[in-house]
Amino acid sequence: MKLFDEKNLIQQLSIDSVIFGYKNKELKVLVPQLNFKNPLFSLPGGFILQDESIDLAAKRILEERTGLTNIFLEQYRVFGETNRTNFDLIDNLNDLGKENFLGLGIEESDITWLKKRFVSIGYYALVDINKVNPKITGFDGDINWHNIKDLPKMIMDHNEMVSYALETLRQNLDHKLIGFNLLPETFTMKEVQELYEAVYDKPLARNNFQKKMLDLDVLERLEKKFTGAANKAPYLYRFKNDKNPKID
Amino acid sequence: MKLFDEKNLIQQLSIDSVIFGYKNKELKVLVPQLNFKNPLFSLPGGFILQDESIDLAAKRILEERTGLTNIFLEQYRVFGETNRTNFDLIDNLNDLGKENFLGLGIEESDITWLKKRFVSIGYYALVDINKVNPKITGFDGDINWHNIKDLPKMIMDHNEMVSYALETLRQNLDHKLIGFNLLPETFTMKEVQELYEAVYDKPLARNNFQKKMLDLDVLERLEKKFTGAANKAPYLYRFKNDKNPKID
DNA sequence: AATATATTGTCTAAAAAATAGACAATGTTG
DNA sequence: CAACATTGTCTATTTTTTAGACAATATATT
Repeated sequence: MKLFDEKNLIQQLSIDSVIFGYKNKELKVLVPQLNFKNPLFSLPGGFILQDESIDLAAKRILEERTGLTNIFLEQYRVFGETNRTNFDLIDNLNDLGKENFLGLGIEESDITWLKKRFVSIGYYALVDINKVNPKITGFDGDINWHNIKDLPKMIMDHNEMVSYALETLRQNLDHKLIGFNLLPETFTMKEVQELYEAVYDKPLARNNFQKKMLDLDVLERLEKKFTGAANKAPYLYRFKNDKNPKID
Repeated sequence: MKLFDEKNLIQQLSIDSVIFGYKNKELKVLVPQLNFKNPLFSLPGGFILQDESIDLAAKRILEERTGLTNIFLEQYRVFGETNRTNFDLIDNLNDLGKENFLGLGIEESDITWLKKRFVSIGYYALVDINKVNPKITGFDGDINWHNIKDLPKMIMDHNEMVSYALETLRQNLDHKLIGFNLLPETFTMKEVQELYEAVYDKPLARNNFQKKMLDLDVLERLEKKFTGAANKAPYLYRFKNDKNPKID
């Protein structure tokens, strides 16, 4: 069976997603690793079916890796330099020897497909990291969360794709209120602030941050959270569901 | 000769550009008209050569219509619904009768090419309308500036593409200082304000607008402009060249 | 049981920015 | 040379942002 059937897929056009998660006060990105002689890192990506919108394709690709539906997902930029080819991947496949990659279910026609130049539509997703159980699919040997400040060198321009995604996230975090997609259902104000600090990579003033958040009128105050710490217990908050932008 | 040679072009991927101009206090868009039995309006667009980056392709397509190099041009969104096909165009070609469109230099293979679903990368451009001499190319029967508030119904989702482009322009006008690309070399403060009012479609306070603009420290004050009107002559200003973003 | 400590929630003062109102300057007309 | 329309700028007011302060409180310590 052909992996890449040009009859069913749009050629030379791909989707790559920067999946953001948040844990331990650090912004993270989900990065699969392709297991060849030299491990290759690559953003989770895929191709677009002929009868599938690009948004649905991005959603499908995301579901394959995270098991999640209902995630915040938005295109942010197209990457279309002429040097965007899968030469890294091909080199490694060739290293395997033809008989071996044929064994993996890869055909000559797949190599031809991959050899072409690709234009890639960049999407970024925001997920509650606790809800994700990363799945290994396709060529993946492994898949892991990496701190955004310590990403491995990835294939092609994927590191640059992350930079642009982060820039977009920073621009949208404030006025589109999308950050709560990175948090669990309930959270303390401090946790929200730490998330913002992780995204912007700079400290924020606690008193004014709290005021600004409450003034937005998007948070619902719940019961207190008793952590056992020797101090006043913080309130838990929930993002008002009806304020949640663009999730379907 | 084939018009659309799949060997040299990326298939099912196109570029469409919203070319903004400004005149008579109105924001305008350059729209070609395809001359068939029923005139069809369509954004200026084209395809991407195999050895050409998407930015260069957009630039080339723009140069073909406007004769301008050195224009502000930026991608803003990808449109990829499954119903994005050239059925309008095909219908009209078929109406011509096969022998006639063969006469136009269009081959059967071109029809096959056009029939497929297309993903389109939207670019928007800002030009000095006085410098543009719109050129008729390809299928165009005519090409004209249309007031953005009074655009004709265009093919596919091109009207929606303009809406998104305008939204992007509005978001970027203020903090990226790109508006001056729509004005001639020199201009009065009132002209800048009228441009801003045209883009945002709302009046702005004169005194505070002037202060804000001058505080930006991007304008150079030149000599006065004596119009012959019975009032104080306004100064001319020039946008400081070294502040101009992203033009090459 | 009283005190100490760390953190939270909120208030107020100060600074900065945005908005609104006012007026002098000036190029032309009558 | 007065009348007029528009421009450039200033000041007052309001709103927003930032910084500083302090009371409330959950637990640990004594």
